Amino acid sequence: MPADKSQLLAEGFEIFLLSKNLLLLEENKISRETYFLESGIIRSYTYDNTGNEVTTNIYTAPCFVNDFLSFFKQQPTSESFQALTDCTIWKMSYEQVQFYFHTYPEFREFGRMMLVTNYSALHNRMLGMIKDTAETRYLTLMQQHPDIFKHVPLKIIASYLGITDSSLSRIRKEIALK
Amino acid sequence: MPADKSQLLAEGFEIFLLSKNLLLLEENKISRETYFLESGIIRSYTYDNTGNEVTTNIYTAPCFVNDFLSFFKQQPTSESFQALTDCTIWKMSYEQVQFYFHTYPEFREFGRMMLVTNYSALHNRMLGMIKDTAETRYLTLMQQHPDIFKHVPLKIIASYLGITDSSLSRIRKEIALK
DNA sequence: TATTATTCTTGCCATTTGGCAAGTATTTAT
DNA sequence: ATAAATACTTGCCAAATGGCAAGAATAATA
Repeated sequence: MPADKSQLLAEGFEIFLLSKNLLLLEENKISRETYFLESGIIRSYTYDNTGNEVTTNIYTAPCFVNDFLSFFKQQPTSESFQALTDCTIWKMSYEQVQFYFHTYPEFREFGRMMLVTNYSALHNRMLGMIKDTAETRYLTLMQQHPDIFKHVPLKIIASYLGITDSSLSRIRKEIALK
Repeated sequence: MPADKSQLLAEGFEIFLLSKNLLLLEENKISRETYFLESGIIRSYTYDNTGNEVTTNIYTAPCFVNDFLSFFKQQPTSESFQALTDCTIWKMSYEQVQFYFHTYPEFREFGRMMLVTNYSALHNRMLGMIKDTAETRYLTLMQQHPDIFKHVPLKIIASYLGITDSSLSRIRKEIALK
């Protein structure tokens, strides 16, 4: 993206701080803004049938943080987004995003690519769930996001990997023994 | 979408037939077209570390069939798309899609919504993989796409659900006993 | 620093799922 | 219609993961 355009884009964002444990977006509310996480870690989570928390995603800065469905369709989200550390975040309103998309082809192309890239990442994670063992999924996450393990409780990581914290603890032990 | 616009869109597509077992798109090739499946069933698949086929998706008409990453980024796909029954399909070239997106805001909005909707569906499937048992995933699929079970071999359905065909067979037996 | 809360590990056993192979049923092709 | 290929089921046992609870380790707070 050309410098003048990205400059323009940056001007549409507004910065703010979010303290650890606070919610960026709450279940059942509509996502009225798009977010860019400059520093910190955020997770999204919901609940399973028996009322247990399930962490659906972990976002480590720098990256965009969005519930695409809620934001682009302006409908209630089914998840909550919570700061796992103190965070620095940039936000832009839905109307502003629409304006930029409508006015600048580069922006909407950027938006589409972000969606495509996220879709692809989710697809790969899905694939991992089908064809990899829990241990492999753990090792892959460990390799791609070692930073997560420094700041996020095992219980949350485990539920993101689709297993219990006990099992993850045992898996770590197994790996350590090698 | 207004009638005149959807009329216009339809004109950009070209129809063709694909016989059972043939490939619509082959691994490592670039997806040069977008597809709309009018009748039939298609699956996408790849291989795991030990060389076993893994079915990543099952498409039942009517629906769009795309490898978003390969199509929108014009890069090689990591999966093959295969007809599981004789299929009737509409196709439109990448260039044509870009032209429509560029020319008509309604079309690119439609395209974005398709991406968002697919993202959301994939997200829900992911959630199911994390928080549901294989039996629940089976029952959900059975409920949402009973048509699949009439035409797709168990082995393929099982790998789509993330289990082996033996296990799926046992799960069905368990359910039948109730 | 002392206290409390949270996180992590581990033992015990149950449940789920996988791997393999054989046998049965069904579909496809000749 | 017959033969061959494919699909489905099932028995046996192994491996992976879960559930619960207790204790150890670590982090947060007064």
